[in-house]
Amino acid sequence: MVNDPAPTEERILEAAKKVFHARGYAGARMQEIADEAGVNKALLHYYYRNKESLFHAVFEDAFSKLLVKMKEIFFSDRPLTEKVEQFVQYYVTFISNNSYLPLFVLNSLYERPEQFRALLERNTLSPLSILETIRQQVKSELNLDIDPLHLYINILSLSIFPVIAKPMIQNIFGYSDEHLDAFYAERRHTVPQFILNALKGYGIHQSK
Amino acid sequence: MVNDPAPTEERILEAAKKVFHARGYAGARMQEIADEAGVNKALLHYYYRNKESLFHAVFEDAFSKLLVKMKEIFFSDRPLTEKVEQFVQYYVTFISNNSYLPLFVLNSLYERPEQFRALLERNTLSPLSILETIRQQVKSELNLDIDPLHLYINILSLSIFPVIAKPMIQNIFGYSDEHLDAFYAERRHTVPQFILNALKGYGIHQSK
DNA sequence: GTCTATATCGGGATAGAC
DNA sequence: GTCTATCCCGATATAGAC
Repeated sequence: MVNDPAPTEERILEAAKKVFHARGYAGARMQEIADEAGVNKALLHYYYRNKESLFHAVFEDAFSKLLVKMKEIFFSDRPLTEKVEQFVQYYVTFISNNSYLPLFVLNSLYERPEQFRALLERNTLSPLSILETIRQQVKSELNLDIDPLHLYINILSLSIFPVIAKPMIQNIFGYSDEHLDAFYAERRHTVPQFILNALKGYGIHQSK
Repeated sequence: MVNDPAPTEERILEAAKKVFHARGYAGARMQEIADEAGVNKALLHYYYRNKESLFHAVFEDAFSKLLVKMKEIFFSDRPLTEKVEQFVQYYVTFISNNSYLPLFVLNSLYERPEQFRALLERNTLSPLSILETIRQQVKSELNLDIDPLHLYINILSLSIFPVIAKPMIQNIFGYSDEHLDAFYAERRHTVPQFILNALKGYGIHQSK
């Protein structure tokens, strides 16, 4: 049934996501996670051995959420220009609805890279081959003098950074949440336009 | 003299920067800061009342470092295209040499926005007027159909994100530190080229 | 101004009853 | 599986000698 109350283990994981995403590893409190899940602290240790392994589950979930759609889009058989449009539209929306995810992942990788070697190695092949896919399409479809790695990182930057910089933009420009959401909605088309315009520029003018 | 041993208060602040930048507020330990500064824990409280106010000093320093050069460049009387080039070149270099700064500032704003209201208000005017400067130059020099806020955020995204994503890029592509540094060095010219190419594209093709 | 010693508290983890 | 009670360490902060 749709409305089964979530089983305890799952409720704990959901609560842990919320708290870890908002506070990071060191800032998160097992007590707060327990309260959020509506259970006792001891239960967290029953299901997840300790804070570290609970965190690990949360990170794995976040990281794969960020990767899975990226792969799906870039491994489709659309032309590169369509992929760019699709990717930006999907990612800006998804991330602004889950605005803690990317910063959480970045911080985790800074603070505990060793922790995730195994996980990353399991996933390593795909981003590399995303890059290879882009390389081929740049050559075959566009025939432009642009480094595919720079292009790839540019696409990610333009999609992700404005969302993780949300509190900064909000504070500096005094934007309300609604303002910001409208801004992100605009970006779903201004960013692909910006990128495709740039690509056009490479066609006309070779790199110096 | 150049080689005066730094006075205690300053040594503490420097140590605090190092530790807070690397570990964030919750992850930082007063003991580690004391060790790093070569003094006793109690001295931290003598100079800075508590952890919170020490952190505040560190944040203020980081935040202003990120703003001051931005203002300097955007308030000069160069043409916009030159400003873009100057800004990217300066910022990519500066940030990759101080790679903890931007993430530290972003995290601080997420975790404790109320903490910095006053500080932000003191600085608020400038980024707004940076935006106004860009708006005028887009109109008078380029006469393009591009929203200056989007352009501004794009410039920041392309300059800052690749640096804060360093551990992710490094893990995913297996890049060494030297590899990455070379990549950032390339970006000092590929990014301005990308942006200027995009601007050229707006001239040719009106927004749909 | 700088140190040692200590108070105090909070948080992760475990024992054990139900 | 879930709870209460408790252990125990580590961390901020302060007292007070030098």
